[in-house]
Amino acid sequence: MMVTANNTMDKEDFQLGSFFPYKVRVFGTAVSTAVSSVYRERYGLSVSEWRTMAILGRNQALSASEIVERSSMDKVNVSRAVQALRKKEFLRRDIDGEDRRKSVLRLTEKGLAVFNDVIPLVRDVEAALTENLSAEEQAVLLTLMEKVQKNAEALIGDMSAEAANGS
Amino acid sequence: MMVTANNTMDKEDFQLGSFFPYKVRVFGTAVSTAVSSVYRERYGLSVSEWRTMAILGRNQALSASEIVERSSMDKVNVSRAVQALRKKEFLRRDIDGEDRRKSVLRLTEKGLAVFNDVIPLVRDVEAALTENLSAEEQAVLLTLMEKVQKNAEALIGDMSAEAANGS
DNA sequence: TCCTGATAGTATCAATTGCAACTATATGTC
DNA sequence: GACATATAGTTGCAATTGATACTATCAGGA
Repeated sequence: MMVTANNTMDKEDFQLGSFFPYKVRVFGTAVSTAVSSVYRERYGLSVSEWRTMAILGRNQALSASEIVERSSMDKVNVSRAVQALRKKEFLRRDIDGEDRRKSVLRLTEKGLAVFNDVIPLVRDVEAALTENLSAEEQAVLLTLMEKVQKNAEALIGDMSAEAANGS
Repeated sequence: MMVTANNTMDKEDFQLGSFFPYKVRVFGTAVSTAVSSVYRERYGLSVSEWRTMAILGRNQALSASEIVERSSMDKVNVSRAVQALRKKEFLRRDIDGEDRRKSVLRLTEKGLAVFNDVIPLVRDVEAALTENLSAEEQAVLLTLMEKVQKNAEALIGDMSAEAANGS
């Protein structure tokens, strides 16, 4: 589906404040700020670092690319998060004996302690974010977000395809 | 409402993929990327620049701080967007005769042409994002996003208040 | 007038992110 | 074994963003 200029109505009164993608961005920023403040203020963790820790969690030993698959971060992001977490001694990196390109990443004792500390805090924020929504409303919200997200991903795919073949 | 660690359930199986704020972020990134690609690829506009242009739109002459009020950007962001748009000659800045601290910003002919060009394209993307949602679903989505956003903003306010008084 | 405090906007520096190029290791084919 | 190709991860550079501090102008008294 090509993006062409079909939509000509209301050209005269475009209002940013009622533009759907704008609202999504403002919404996302607010939610994101509320949560990331928790782990940033307490432990100086960036979003990438938090995500990396969250995926490793307890008992998991994963390679960087496995983290990429599960985190919707790219490999550069993960690589840098791993570096930062190693410097903080929250994470240990070994080399895979079978395939020496691969790393084997796991939280250290110290990292695990932080993780255990942070989890209930972020869960509290998560709960507070949706406290005045019924269970059904929460489910509806997630469903609708997923639908829109799929549409967005399809559009992005189309655009990069068009860019690639030069049309 | 203080953020303390009340939520201790399910400590053992935290899954990033089902963590609400994570989902919101992935959703927001997808939507944002889909829209911003349009104006970035065609005119090299950043989000801040696009927002600034969208608020000025046709016929509007506003000061930088009026743009701040309407765009959920901070003044640094707006200042930089204005600089970039002036360099591209999409925007003209005059000084307010009454109050020489204030700028009077408006789109140039060139900027207006770009604006007229972009508006139908972003509207198409907006429409495509929600094409498989009924009108009611769209309304519900917006309402629920707003509720969550208000919760998030309240949390952020609480946190900075606590940070300020050191508790 | 002079002083104080507020407001408008800019400049500076550090942290974050994205993109592209690069190194190292592994795999498959001849 | 040697070459071509793919995969794992890192590094470097440029663009974006955020927080703080700074300059210029205004407004309200003493």
